[in-house]
Amino acid sequence: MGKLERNKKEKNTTLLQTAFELFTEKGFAKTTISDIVNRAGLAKGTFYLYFKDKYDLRDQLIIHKTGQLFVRAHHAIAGKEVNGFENKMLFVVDFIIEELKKDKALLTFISKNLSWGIFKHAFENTVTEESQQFYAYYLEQMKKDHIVCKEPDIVLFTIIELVGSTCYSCILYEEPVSMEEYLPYLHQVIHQILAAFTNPEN
Amino acid sequence: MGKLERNKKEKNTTLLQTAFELFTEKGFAKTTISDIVNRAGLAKGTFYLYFKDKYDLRDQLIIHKTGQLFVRAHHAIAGKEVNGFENKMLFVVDFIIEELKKDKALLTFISKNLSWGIFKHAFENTVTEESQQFYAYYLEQMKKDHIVCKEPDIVLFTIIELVGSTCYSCILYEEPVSMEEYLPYLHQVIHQILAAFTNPEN
Amino acid sequence: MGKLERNKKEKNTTLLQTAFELFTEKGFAKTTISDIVNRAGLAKGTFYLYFKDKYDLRDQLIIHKTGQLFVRAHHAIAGKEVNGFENKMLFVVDFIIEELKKDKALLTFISKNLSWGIFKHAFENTVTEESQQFYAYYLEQMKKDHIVCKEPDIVLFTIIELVGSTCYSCILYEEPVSMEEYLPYLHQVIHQILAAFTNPEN
Amino acid sequence: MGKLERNKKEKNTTLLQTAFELFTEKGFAKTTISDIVNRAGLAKGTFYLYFKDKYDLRDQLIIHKTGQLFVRAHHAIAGKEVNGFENKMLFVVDFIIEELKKDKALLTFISKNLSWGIFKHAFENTVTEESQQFYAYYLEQMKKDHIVCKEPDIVLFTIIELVGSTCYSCILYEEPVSMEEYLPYLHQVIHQILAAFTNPEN
DNA sequence: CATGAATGAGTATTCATTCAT
DNA sequence: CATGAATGAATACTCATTCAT
Repeated sequence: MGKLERNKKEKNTTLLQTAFELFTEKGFAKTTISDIVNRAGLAKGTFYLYFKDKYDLRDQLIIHKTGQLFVRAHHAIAGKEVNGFENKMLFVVDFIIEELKKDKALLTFISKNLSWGIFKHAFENTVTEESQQFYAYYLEQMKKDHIVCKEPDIVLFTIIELVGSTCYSCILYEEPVSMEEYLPYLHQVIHQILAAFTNPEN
Repeated sequence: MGKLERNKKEKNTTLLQTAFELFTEKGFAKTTISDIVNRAGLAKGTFYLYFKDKYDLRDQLIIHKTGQLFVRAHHAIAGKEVNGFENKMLFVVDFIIEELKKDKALLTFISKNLSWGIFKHAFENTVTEESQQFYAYYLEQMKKDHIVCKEPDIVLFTIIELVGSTCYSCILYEEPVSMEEYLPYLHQVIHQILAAFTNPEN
Repeated sequence: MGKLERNKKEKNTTLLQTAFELFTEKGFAKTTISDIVNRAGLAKGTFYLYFKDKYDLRDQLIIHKTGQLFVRAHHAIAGKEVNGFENKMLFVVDFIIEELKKDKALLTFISKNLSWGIFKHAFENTVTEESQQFYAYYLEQMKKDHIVCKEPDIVLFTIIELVGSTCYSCILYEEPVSMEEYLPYLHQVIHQILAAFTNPEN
Repeated sequence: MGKLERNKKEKNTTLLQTAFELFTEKGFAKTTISDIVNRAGLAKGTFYLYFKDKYDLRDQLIIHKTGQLFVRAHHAIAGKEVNGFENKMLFVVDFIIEELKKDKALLTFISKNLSWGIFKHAFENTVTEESQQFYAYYLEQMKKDHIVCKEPDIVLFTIIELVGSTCYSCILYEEPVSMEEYLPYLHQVIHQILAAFTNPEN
C-alpha cells in the first residue's frame, strides 16, 4: 500500500470515526456534513470523494460498528475456556450486553440494528467479512459439541433479535426492568430456545 | 361536546390520518409539513396548533397506530372462543402478524417500535388507554386460567420484543426466512417461554 | 363612567402595562401580540379592539411613559422650594436622571425617544396633556423669575435632546463616563445654555 | 490579495451597499434577506457566509456609514484653510449637517446612532479605524492651537450627542424649527461648551 | 363586547452538492 | 487529489389579523 493509498484509507477512517462521534453526540438527523468535515479537519468536497451521501456513511458505519462488536466477542471467547455450546452462546451474549452497557452511545447508534441484518448484508459487502467469521465459528462450535440443529440460522436469528431488542429497552430505559434484573430471564429463554431446537447427538 | 370541540377533534384526526398516509407513501423524512396540510386541506399554521413539530406528530402517530393494533387484536379475540391462556396468546400474536402482513406500510412505519414502550408510556398519555385495556385483559386471562406468574410484565415484554423484531425481518425482508416459515418456530419459542415462567396452579 | 366604560379603560391599561413589561423583558421586536394577550389574560381578538397594531401600542406607550416621567418631575418640584429658574431646570433634569438610573428598563424602552417628540405630538393626542402641563409650568416659571427668552422652545428643545442622549450613553453604557462623573459637566452646559439664551430682566 | 480574496471582499461590499439601498427605500423591518440577495444578484445562502443575520448586517452598516461620514468630514477640512480650533469644530459640524440634509435617507438610517458609540466600538472593530483618524485629528488640532482641555472626550461626546439628536429632529421633522433656523443656536451652544471646558494656553 | 381557532402569506435559515481553482 | 466558496431549492416555523360563535 503506497503512501497515497494509505493517506486515503486514513481520511476514510477519520471521516467514519468523526461521524460516529457526532452521531452519538447529536444524533444522525442533527449532524450535518459540515459538522463532520469541520471536526475532521477536511474540506467539504472531500467528503464526497469517500461517501455518496450521509446515508451511505451511516450504513457503512452501522455495519462497521456491529461487525466490530462481533469481532470483539469472538476474540474474547477465543481466549477463554468455555465448556459446551450453550455456555459459549451465553458467554457471547453476556459479552455483547456488557459492551453495550459500557457504551450506551454505541447502543443508541446501532439501536435496533443489532439484528440479523448484519449477516444478511454479508454477501453484498466485504466489510462484514468479520461477522462471517463469527457465523462460521457458531456453526463450527455446534458441530464440535455434536449438536444437531436443522435450522441453525433460525436459532441464531431468534437469539440475536431477542437480545438486540431487549438490550435496547432494558439498558437504555430500564424498562420494564434493568438489564441486571432481566439477565437471568434472558438466559433462561435462550436455554429454552436451544433446548427446543437443538439436540445433542445420541 | 360542543361543535367547536368536535371540530377540533376532527382536525386532529384528519392531520394524523393524512400524515400517516404520506409517511407510508414517501417516508417520514421526505414528507413535509406542507405536504400534510395541503392534502388535509388545512392551513400551515393550523398544524402547529395541534402538534409541536413533525416529530411530535410522528410520536403521537406511532403510539396511536400501535394502540389501535392492540385494540383490534383485543376485539378479535373477544368474539372468539379460544381455550386456555397459551392459545389466547398465540391467537393474539397470529392476529397481529396477519395484520402486519396485510399492511406492510404500517409495519414499516411502526418499524421496531412495536415494543414495550407502548405500555411504558401508558401513564404519561391517555392515548394508550386502549393498550392498557389489552394489558388488563392479559392479566385477567392469566388469573382466569389459574396461571401463576411471578413476573407477568417480563413475560409479556419478552414476547412482544421477540414478535416485534422478528416480524420486521421476516415479513419485510424475508430474512432469514419468510414469516410463514418462521411462524412454527415463533410459536414454539412462545410456548417455551410460557412453560418456563408460568405454572398452571395445582 | 359606567361599569362597562370602566371595564374598557381597565383592559386598555392592562394591555399597556403588560406590553411594557414584555417590551422591557424581551424587546419590542421579540414580543408578540400573543405574548401580550396571554400574560394579560385576554383573548387575541380583544387586542384589536384597543389598538390598531403593535406599533400603535408602542407609540402610545412611549408617549404615555415619557409623559408620566414629566408628570412625576412636575409633582416633585411642586412640593419643593427651589429658588430661581435655573435651579428649577437643574432640579427637573436631576430628577429625571435619577428616575432613569433607577429604572434602566424604562430608559432602554424610551431609549432615544426622550426628546422633543413628546411635545410635538401634543397637538395630535390628548394623552400628552400631562406633558403640556409641564411645558406650561416651564413658561410660567420663566415669567415668574422675569427671564426674557426669545425662543423658549429652542432652549427647552436643546436641553431635552442633550439630556436624553447623554443619559442613554452614560447610564446604560457608562460611555464615555458614568452619569455620576458626567453630571457636573451636564450642569455646566445647561448653565451655559441658559446664560446664552436668556436674560434676567433688568 | 488573490483573486478569490478580492472576490469575497467585493461580495461583502455589494451586500452592504444593496442592503443600504433597500433599508433606506423600504425601511429595515420591511426589507427581507430575499430582497437583498435578489437585488445583489447573489444566492440566499451566500448572505449567510458574510453575515450572521439581518441585525448583524445592520450593525455593520451603521458603523460603516457613520465611519464614512467622519472620514468625509476629515477629508473636507484637510483641504481647507480654517483658523482656530473652534472654527474647525464648527466646520466639521456644518459639514456633517450638510451631508445629512442632502441625504435624509442616510440620516433616517443612522438615526440616533450618530453618537459616541462609533468611537466606543473602535477598539473592538477595525471597521472604525477611519473614525479613529478623526478622533486623532481632533486631539491633534487641540494641541496645535494650544488648547488645554482636561477632558477632551467629554467635550467631544457632548457635542456629538447634541448634534446627532438635534439633526434628527430639525432636519427630518423640522421640529421645533428647521435646521437652518436652529443652526445659529447650535453654533452658539458649541461655542459655549468650548468656552467652558477649554482654555487657550497662556 | 369578547373570544380564540383558523389562516396562510411571509421569512429566516439550512445544508447537500457542485465546481472553479 | 483537495479545497471551500457559492449555490438555491427546500423547509420549518411565525404571527398579525380575521371572523364565526
